[in-house]
Amino acid sequence: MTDRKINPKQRRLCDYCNQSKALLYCRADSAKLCFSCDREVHSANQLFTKHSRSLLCDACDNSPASIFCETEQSVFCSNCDWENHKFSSSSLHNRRPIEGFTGCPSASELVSFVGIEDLGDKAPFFSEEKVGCGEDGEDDGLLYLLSWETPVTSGFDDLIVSNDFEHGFKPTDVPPLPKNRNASCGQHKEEVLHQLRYLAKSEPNHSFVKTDVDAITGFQPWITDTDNLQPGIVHTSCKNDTDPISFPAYESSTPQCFSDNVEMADQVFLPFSQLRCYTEESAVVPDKHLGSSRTTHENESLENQLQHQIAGGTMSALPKVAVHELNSQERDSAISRYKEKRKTRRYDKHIRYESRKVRAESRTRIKGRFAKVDH
DNA sequence: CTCGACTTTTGTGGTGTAAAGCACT
DNA sequence: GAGTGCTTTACACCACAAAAGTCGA
Repeated sequence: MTDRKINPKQRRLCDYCNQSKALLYCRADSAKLCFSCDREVHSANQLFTKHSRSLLCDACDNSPASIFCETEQSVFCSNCDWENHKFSSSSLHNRRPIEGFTGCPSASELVSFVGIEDLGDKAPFFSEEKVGCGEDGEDDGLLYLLSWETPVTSGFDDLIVSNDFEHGFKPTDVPPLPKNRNASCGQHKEEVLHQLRYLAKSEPNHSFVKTDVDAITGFQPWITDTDNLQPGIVHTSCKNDTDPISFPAYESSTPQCFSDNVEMADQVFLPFSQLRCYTEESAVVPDKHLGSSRTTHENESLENQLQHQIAGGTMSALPKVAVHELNSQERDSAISRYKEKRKTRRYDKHIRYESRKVRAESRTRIKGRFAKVDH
């Protein structure tokens, strides 16, 4: 409530420098940070590089974003996404989950993270010839950034094996999804570009060829390049950084949260539990909990709703994978609700009314059940 | 706004039972 | 892998007083 009276600009101020506009949110520090401060803070030591950061929610400016709404061109945290899209009219918005990152990424990697562009071709923007060589260089760079139309950023969908048949899995008819799953600056694109430009200038080395620096800084985008991806093996940051986690292909094809979607078993998925372990909660919350946070009835109605929309033509071209995306959004939302609920959870039995306890203890029973008392 | 009458909802614990887990053959 | 027996776990069941909600005066 009081937040509404605060100047939106102030509400988004970096918690560290208190000057720049915050664009990222660090869960471990519970802090809003601009790109520069994020680098400063999280390059301090190896421990800090493990902090997971996400874009800041465009709606509340106070939580890590996990959903990108393409229709609104905004990024939302789970709660705001839920609020904004709970009505049927807005629930048809084209949304998709977005990932966070750890480590100490370079400017180019940040560009890749926010999904502005694949830097392979556009590296000149940050190259020394362009950056810091005068107004034209900067303007051209900005022009480059704003004009790139087909960003290519590895995303979760990239892990759906469709082209590589060596593993023996046949691809399905599922149409390819856009690869820019992380292409989601939200409503602060200008600020993102501004800060990235500044960040790039401050970097001693403007080379954007992937180097061993990644290994040194520990930067790990949540989704690794498909080129390096082998079915059944994924690198995550929640385990030993050097050890890939292997799991049988059949497990990856049918993660629990999708177990009801048999058709999807044709594709090789990496389980969310592995990919989403960047948050403590998502790593420790079994799907059982998530499932129970929404009743079976609600799940069924959601499925039915989707099927009706597909059948009715409102989602005519909806690929099967889109259902999977919505499920992942549900999952994010469920995680968020679970977090809130967990704060107030009591594991010990709590007697709210002592008088009722006394009464129950003295009540006559038959085989443990309360029995009627004839008066 | 307060009060009283009335209705509806909640919470309490011991036991039985089904389901799950486990070891063993 | 299938079958069996044992143990563990989760949950429904019951009655009714107390709490909470509703409504009219």
